[in-house]
Parts: sequence; structure tokens; C-alpha cells
Amino acid sequence: MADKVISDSHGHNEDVLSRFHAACGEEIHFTNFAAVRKRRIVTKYPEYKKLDLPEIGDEILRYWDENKIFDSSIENRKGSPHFTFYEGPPSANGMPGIHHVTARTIKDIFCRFKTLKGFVVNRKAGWDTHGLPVELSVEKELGITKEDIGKTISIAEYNEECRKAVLKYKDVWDDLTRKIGFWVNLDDPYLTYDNKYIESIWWLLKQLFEKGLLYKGYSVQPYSPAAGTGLSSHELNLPGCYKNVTDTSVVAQFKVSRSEKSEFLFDSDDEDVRFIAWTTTPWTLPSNCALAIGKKIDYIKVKTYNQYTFASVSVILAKELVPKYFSEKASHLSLQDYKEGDKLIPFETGEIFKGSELESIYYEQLMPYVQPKGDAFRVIAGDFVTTEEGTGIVHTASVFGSDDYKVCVQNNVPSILVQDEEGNEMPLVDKRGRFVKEVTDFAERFVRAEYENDETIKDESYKSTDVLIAIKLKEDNKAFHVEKYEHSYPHCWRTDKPILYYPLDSWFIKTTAAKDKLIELNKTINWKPESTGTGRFGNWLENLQDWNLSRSRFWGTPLPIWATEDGKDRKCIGSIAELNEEVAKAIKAGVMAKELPEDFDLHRPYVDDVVLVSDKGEKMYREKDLIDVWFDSGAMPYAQWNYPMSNKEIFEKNFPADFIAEGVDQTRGWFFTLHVIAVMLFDSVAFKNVVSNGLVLDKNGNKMSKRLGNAADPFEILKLYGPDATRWYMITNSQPWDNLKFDEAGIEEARRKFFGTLYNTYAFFALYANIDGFNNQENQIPIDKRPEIDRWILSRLNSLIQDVESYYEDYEPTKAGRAIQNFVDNHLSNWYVRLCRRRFWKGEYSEDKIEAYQTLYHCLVTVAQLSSPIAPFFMDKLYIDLMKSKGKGAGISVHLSDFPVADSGAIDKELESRMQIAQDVSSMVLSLRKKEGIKVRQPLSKIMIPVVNEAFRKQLEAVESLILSELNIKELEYIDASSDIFVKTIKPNFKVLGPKHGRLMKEIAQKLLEFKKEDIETLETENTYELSIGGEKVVLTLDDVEISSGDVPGWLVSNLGSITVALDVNITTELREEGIARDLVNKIQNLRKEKNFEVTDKIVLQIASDEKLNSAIKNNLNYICAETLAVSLEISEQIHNETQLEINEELTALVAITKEVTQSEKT
RNA sequence: AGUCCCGUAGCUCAGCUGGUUAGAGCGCUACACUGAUAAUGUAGAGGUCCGCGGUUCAAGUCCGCGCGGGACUACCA
Repeated sequence: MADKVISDSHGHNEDVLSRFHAACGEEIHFTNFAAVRKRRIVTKYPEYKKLDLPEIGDEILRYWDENKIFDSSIENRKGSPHFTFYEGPPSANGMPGIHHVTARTIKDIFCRFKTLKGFVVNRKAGWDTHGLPVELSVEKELGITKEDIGKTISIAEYNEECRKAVLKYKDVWDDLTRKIGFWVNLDDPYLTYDNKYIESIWWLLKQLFEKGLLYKGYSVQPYSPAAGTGLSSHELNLPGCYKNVTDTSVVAQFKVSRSEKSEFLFDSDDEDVRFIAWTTTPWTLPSNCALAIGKKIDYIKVKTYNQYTFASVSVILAKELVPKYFSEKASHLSLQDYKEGDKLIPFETGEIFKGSELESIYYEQLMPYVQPKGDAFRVIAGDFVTTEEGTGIVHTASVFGSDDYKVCVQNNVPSILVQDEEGNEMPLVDKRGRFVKEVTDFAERFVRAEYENDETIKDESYKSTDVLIAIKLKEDNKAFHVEKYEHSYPHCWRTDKPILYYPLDSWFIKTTAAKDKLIELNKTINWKPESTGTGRFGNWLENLQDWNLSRSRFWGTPLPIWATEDGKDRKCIGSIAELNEEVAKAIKAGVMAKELPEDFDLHRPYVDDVVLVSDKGEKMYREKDLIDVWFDSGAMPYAQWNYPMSNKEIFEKNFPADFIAEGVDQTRGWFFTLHVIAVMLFDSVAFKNVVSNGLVLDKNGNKMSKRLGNAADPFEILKLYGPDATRWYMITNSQPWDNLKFDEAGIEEARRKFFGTLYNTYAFFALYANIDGFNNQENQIPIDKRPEIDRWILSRLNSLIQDVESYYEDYEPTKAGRAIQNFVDNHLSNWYVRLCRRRFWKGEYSEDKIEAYQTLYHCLVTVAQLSSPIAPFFMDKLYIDLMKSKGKGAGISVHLSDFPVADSGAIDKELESRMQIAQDVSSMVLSLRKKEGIKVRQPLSKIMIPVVNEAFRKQLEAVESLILSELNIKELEYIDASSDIFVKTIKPNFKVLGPKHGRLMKEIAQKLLEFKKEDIETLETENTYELSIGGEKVVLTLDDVEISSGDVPGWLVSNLGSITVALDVNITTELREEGIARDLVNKIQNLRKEKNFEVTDKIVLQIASDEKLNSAIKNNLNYICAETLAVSLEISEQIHNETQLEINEELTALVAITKEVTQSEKT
């Protein structure tokens, strides 16, 4: 016995000690170890074996469905203000990709957030159903081309196929939408092909028509002569449309007409002065009607000889481009020495003048086949003229170029036109791509060789029209230079032949009339990112063109305009009712047989069969055009409600949208069309906030495509990682508007790092809360009564609420997610839980324990709420589980809760900063321990920290105990600032000194580097120090510098920022023994686990006597017993069933443990 | 070709109105912990901040010119 009983030198609880004595040899019961309490049977907080995010996704999805949570989230807020979201309609004609997950997540986040904030957020889904992609997919499926339409397949049949194809993948889309948790009303979507939808579009068009903003005009558009149809810019941008072709390019000479205006260009009476201009399409030269110059460009006259005719000529071109046409080698030659046929042609540059001086000078028509009606063949200014290519003078053929057409209209230059058999004006090239007969030399010739049939081209003697024109110009002394030129040129995707730019009739919306308003209202829109609004979108508005609405196709919204054959009378129909009225008139007039059926389809071909009458009684036929599908989607704010025919009130409550989000590629698509229609017809923006998200690329930064096989399948991803991790990853990895390099490893990381940590924190909470029976029933203990660490995490939490709320309000989901992640990982888990672990599993169900539970519980609930917009499934699960204790109906769903309100009173920045000090000090000391190879289980006696001022001392004192227990150190010594234990260092505060002393900075910094201890002391005590630099006096005060403590000779010292820590690494016998005791406890704990003892089982402990150990055990007896739940500890020479434990590198112990046999079990 | 975005550690990203030791996570290496345990913690290595010029006492940050990646818009003759 003498060996067994020992006094505890550490002053452990007297009570325990006495009980130990009593325990020797006899039974005792420890009732005041809380952990000994039996686990309660009732599990209040669900505990899980592992984190299965896909499973949680499925489970919560079912839960939402069964309990109609989405509906409730809207119903719940009835009577509150509305937050309006518009869903940009995707096309269900193609499969959804992973990028749709991003887009839909962003949309969802803000709608959920606003719901939490108490708004009514209606979300109507929609589908874009018209347009080319649909037509293409149908044609592919049926194996037909557009030429078959009306031949092998009727328009009616064709459109029926389109209608069927349009929602081909709707189910897949709906499925994905649900699985990623995008809450949008899928049951009642708007469909752009629906009659009611079209009716609203008609109404909108009629408003434009009546305001005179819808007009029929001539414009130069991409046109495929081979296919006989105009093409949209979209069609021009299909892959492979731009191809490199080699064309004959001509620099033509335009003879300057002599007049007062042009006189300054002539040096002598017989001088032949010519403008030279370049073209890659010589066939447009007969249609030349003007030359364009840049007003600010410098031009020059060069005297030389024509290389083909050897005639003397003075040419005018941009000064910068002289080297392009005149060889440096010829610069020394004189004009007089030139002989016909010389390879090097001499030249002589003359005077320089600005483009503006050339304006309005006339020249002789280059190829005078057809005369214009009006004031043509003069020099005009065009801002598109550059000196990068050509001659700086641009040949302008108004009918074959859109820039050309515009500049000619602006300058009143007439086009070169002829009349066809019916007396209609037409250009010199017909719709098949051939010259008209008036161009005598080339009549009926195709302007491009590609339009000829193959036989013709095979003929070796065949020369293209361009070549023939070049030859003619050479002969006529009108060609300055001819060469082959390779450039990229658009081709028709259907026929593979080059397109022409050709004047066609089209219907336009006069957007230019509203340009200023469009720009002005755009400035009120909050663009994310801002640069898209000012840059891409803003620039687009600055260069606004009228909107060409016409499309000559089949599956789309028909233009509701009927016109008499001469086009003089037109009617725009604004509703079905109006159409019926007009039909009634037509029936009366005898042009229609009967009324339209109730279910009359507004699509082609049916509308085309409707013939109306004008007020004068003339027949009116519908203009054959369909409208641009972009108008369909831009009309959705109105058309989704069939406004104004129905739902006026709903519309008014939901216009304009508070928020929309779509890919950045929609900037000039949907964003633009929404804006135009709203501004032009409602004098309002269509949306107040817009997030334009970037692309989703593969992990190597390449665009995803099915062809490359690098496209991620969203369903696979969701199955593997679940919706929450996927959403979290996408949102926190990069800002929505930056491109996302999609990498599955990133999702896995989000799962592990964020969800794993949060799950563990919850699991930790649940484990002990269930043991202790905590169910958050107690009154909330006032925060100021709670311990430092609780107040700290709550301060952090409330700061977090503020931050996250403002991030969401600013449409910055990435910052919100990252802030939450940082809180959960760094603060909640890594510091709060880690430091508080003992509070949860040791001791009675005390006030302190309740505080710990309340604090952690509150943090978890709040995190669930803050994160729920981004990770709606997991957070709902977490929230519901946490609310279980509150009984039925308390926590149905996090999405029905209110967004947490920050308690600013709980925020204590000082507390946050002193906890930071504690964390920094810990980090430093751990680093020092590491360097010395002293593990944390080995207690050390002392650290020293210099305190620069009283405030810092107070801060430090408040966290002293935390630091000591975290670091296993016995004492913290405060070192006075005046102490010379630490060697002080000084460095300049650049931010303060810089502005004051500017260029002296370098020298001041140098001087400070040389400061001695006394100098620093002088500055510290007198708060002023005078330096002399290059004769200049510089007075420093303490604010100008940063003084920190450096090394302590003989101690281990570490610095971080302004904090310095010195560590005493002396290990006394006492410390060493305590270290051994800790190691021993640790190994015994492991043994308990190995033997599958319950956490609460008490044990009987035997340790084989060992000289190296006995003293350590005796001196830490209570500690060992308490930690291992040993009711007795016996040191004996002989023990049975022992286990050998490796205590540390040097020591081993033989230990035997058995479960205590309780009284009740005995009997 | 124009407009816009992006370029910081092996990877993904922070870095506010310019301020002197450029950060985080992952990964890697080593270690610790072993009653949060299919968890957790700590430390270490790792940077020409795409390049070149400029402004400034001071540039990852501002300006100019390039280079590379991407998007959009394009008949620039």
C-alpha cells in the first residue's frame, strides 16, 4: 500500500484526492463526473454515419415536394412587397449543360435571399421556342433543306414538326432544374409560340407601328444569291462561315474633275490627277457612287507613271501608305529618266493636305454604264476610313455595303440603280448574282466565279468577272495596281458559296430614335460587373443601329402587318380581337369567305391566308416576314402575362424586374431587347439589376464542347457530388462574371473543406447535446454574461451576418460564400470548437456548458440560414435537424425563415482583435515548439510578451488563459516597453511619411536603419527626433515610425506583425513528469477506445511499477484518474492482462484496465 | 479587325482609394493529435505578380505599348 498512495503535489481537488484514498482497496462511486452520466435514450438531434450530399439532395427535394415548401415560401410572404425576377427563356430544343447549372444557381441565390428578406418572389419559367436552331434540328431530323419547304413538305407540316421538336428536352431541363434546386414555377411556363404570347408581341409591335417607330426600309444585308435568301448575322456566325478566299483586288484611279475646289491639286494645265482607291470586290466598281476619306488623315499627291499604260499620272492617297505602293529603291530616280516598261517606276511626292480639304471634290465616274439620279461622284467623309489597308480612300458603292449605304445616305449621295421589267428599282446585280443588261460589257455574268456551274469554271479560258473588270480597267488607264489578295469572307452555311451584301427590303425598329433615352436609362441599371454595362453594352448603345426585325423564314412570330399591293396602305394588327374585327370587314367586302376559327393558329402558313381590306376597299396581304426571335424574348415581361389583354395587375406589380441574370453572351441579345422594348414603349428600364455570368470552361481553360468530349454532364456531376457542393463550388471558386475553369476536384474540395467541416461541427454538437439532453429549452443566457470565447464567436458571427447580407444585397455571391466558408472553417471549427471541446464533454450540465451549447447552436442555425441561398438542400437539412428539439412546426424549412438580423451590440471589434492576438501568439509558439521539437503535450513554464502600451496589455490579459491552455504553458509574463530584454527595431511608416517628405523617403529609411537603441529611446520618450538629410531638417514623431521588439538573447523568439513572443524552453523535472502523465493519459485513452469502452465507462487502472514512471504518476495522480475516468489507480509489481504502452521515445508502461463493476451489476 | 474581360505559388483564387517581408485554400513534404477520428491541427518548401516602357520618394495596384487566353461584334474598302 505504501507504494500506492501518494500525495498530489499539484493541488488538485481535495475532494477527489480524499476519495482516491478511500478508493484504495474498496469500492467507491464518482457521481460528480458529468461524463459518467448515462446517455439518454432519446436522441433529439439526428446523428449520421457519414456525410452523403447526393442523398441529402434527394431527400430534401422529396421533402420540398411533399410539403410544397416552394409554394409556401411565396404564400408565406403574402402582402409583402414584391421582388421581381425574370427568367430568360432557354431553348428546350437542346440538352442542358453544366453552364446552365451556374446560370440557374446565380438566379436562384438572389431569389432565395430576397425571400428570406421577406419579399414575395414570383418566378415564372419560360421557354424560347422559335428560331433557327429549331428549324435546323427539324431539317436535320427529316433530312431536308429549306429548299424543300413548300415543295416536298408544306409549311404547315414543317411548322408542326417544329412545334413538336421545340420542347423535345423539356423533361430533361425540368429534371435538372429541380435537381439543382432552382426554384422556378415549372408548371405554368410561358411559351413563346403560344398564341397568347404572340398576341402580346403583336400588341407591342402595333404600339411601335403607331408611334412611327416600325418602318419598312431598304438596307444592305448579307444575302446568298445561291440560296436566294437573306441571312441574319447569327447565321453568318455559324462555325465555318468565314473562310479565307483569294480575290482579285484592284486599286482603281478616279480622275479628279477640275474645279475651283480642286484647283489646289493641280500644278499644271495638263496634269492628270487621280484619287486611288482599293477594292477586293471589283464587281462593285460599276456601282461606285462616291469616295470616302478620313477628315483628319493626311493625304499626299505623288507624281509617277502608270505601270500598265506608262502614262504620267499624279495620284492622291494617304501619306502613311506611300511606302506600300512606291518602292524605296525608286526614290532616287527622277521622273524625266523614266522609260516605258521600266520595272522601277520613279515617283515624286508633293504637298500634304488634310482629308477635310478633299471633301466635296468631284471626280469622273469610273465605269459609266448607268447614271445616277442626283449628286454623285464626289469625295465624302467617313469615320470608318483608316490607313491600315488600301489607300486611305475608300471606294463606296452604296448598294453593296452597309457602311457605304449609311455614309451615302448621310451625304445625300444617290445609288446607282436601274429599273426592272416591272419598273421597280434594283441594283446592277440581280438576285441570282448576275450583272444586269445595262452593264453591257459584263451583262448576265455572275459577279463571283463561285456562282457559275462547275463546267464553266473548268474551262481553262474562263476568267472571272473580277478579272475581266481588272483587265478592262488596265486597258482604260484606270487601274493603278492589281493583285491577288487573300482575306476572310463570309459564306452561306447552306450552299457554302460566298454571300453578297445586297440591298433588301426589311422591317426595322427605329431604335436610333430612342438612342439618348436608351443610354440615359442604362446608366440607372446596376450591372454586375459594371464594365459590361458601361463597356460592352454602353458602347453598343453608342453605336446603335436600327433593329432589323425581318427574317424570311417559317417557324417564328409572323409580322402582323398587312399591306395593299402598292404598299401605300398598311395595317398593323395588335390583338386577336382586332384581327377578327378586320376579318369581319374582309368578309363583308367579300375577300374572305368565313370567320377565323376559335383556335386559329397565328403562325404561318395560316396567317398568310388571311386577306384584309384597306379603308379604301383594296385587298391587303400580310408582309411575308417573320420577326427576329430576339424580339420574342425581349417581349417576355409583357407577353408572359398576355399583357395587356390579360393580367394587367400582375404585370404592373412585376415590372420592371428587380433582377435578371444570364450569360454575358446575352448582352447584345436578351439584355438589349428587353431594354429596347421597355425604354421605347414604357419609358422605363426592364430590369434594375443584372448579373451577366461568364462561361464555364473545362479545367484547362478550353471551351466545353461535345465535339471535344470535354463537356461535363451535369447529371453525372450532381449524382456524384450532390447539388450543394456543386453550387457552392461554382459560386465560391470565381466571381460569376469571370470564366469558371470547371474542375471536379474543386467540387470535391468544397465538399470536404466546407460541408465536411460544417457537418463535423454539427455532428460534434449533436453527439454531446444528445448526451446532455440539451434541447435549447433554457432561457438564453445574456451574451455579456458568457465567457470571452463565446462572446468572441458571437461577435464574429454577427459581423458575418452584416457582411453576408451586404454581399447578397450587392449581388456578390462569391464574397458571401467565401466569408461564410472562412467563418465556418477558421473561426467556428478551427478555433471555437477546438478550444471549447472540453466544455462540452467535461463537467456537469452547468451554466458554462449551457452557454457553450447555446452559442454553438446559434452559430449553426445562423450559418444554415446565411448559406441557404447558395446551398439550399444541405442547409435546409441542417436547419431542420437543429430545429428538431423545438418540437413540431418550429422549423419546417430554412427557406421559410427570416434572414438573420445582425445584433450590432454583440459585435466587439476589440474582442475580435484580441482573439486574433491569441491566435497569432499560439501560432508563433507552436512554431517555436516545432523548431525545438517539443510537442504540445510537454508543458513549458513561461512565455514572455512585450507590451508596448496599456491597451495591448489589457487585450492580452483577457486572452491569457486561452493562450496558456492552448499552448500548455504555465505562465505568461508581460514585459514592459521600457525593459531592455527585447531588442527594439524601428522602421519607417511609409504611408505617413511618404506624403510628408516625398523624395527624401529613401534617405530617411536609410537613417532609420542605422538607429541605435538610444535613438529609439529618445524618440519614444520625447516623441520627436530631428534628422538632417542633405541639409534639410526632418522632424520625426512616433506616428512616423513603427517600433517593434526583436530578439531576446538566449530565448527563443518569434515575430508576427508587431507582436513578439519569447519562449522559455527549460524543462524541469516537474514539467517533465507532467508531460509523462499527459502522455500516459493519452495512451490509456487509446486503450479504452481499443477495448470499445463506452465514453462514459469508469475503469479500474493498474500500472506496473517502474522507477522511471512512478514519480510522474504519483505527482499527477488526480489528473490521470480524472482524465481516464479511473475509479482507482494501483501501482503494483505484478499485474495481469497488461498492455504495453509506448509513452514516448524513451518510456514504455505496462498497464491493465478493466471496467468498473458497479453495485447494481454485482447484484 | 474593333470592343470588353482575364493573366499573381504546381492548381483555384484574394490583394480596398499606390506604402516596402505579396496572402489563402488545395496539392506536396514533414510532424503532431488520437474522446470531432473515414475527423482535426501545426510547420515547411514553393512567386521575374505575363513582358517592356512610363508616372511617382514608392507600382502586383495608375498610364502607354506589346504578348497570351476568352467572349462579343464584325463585308472595314
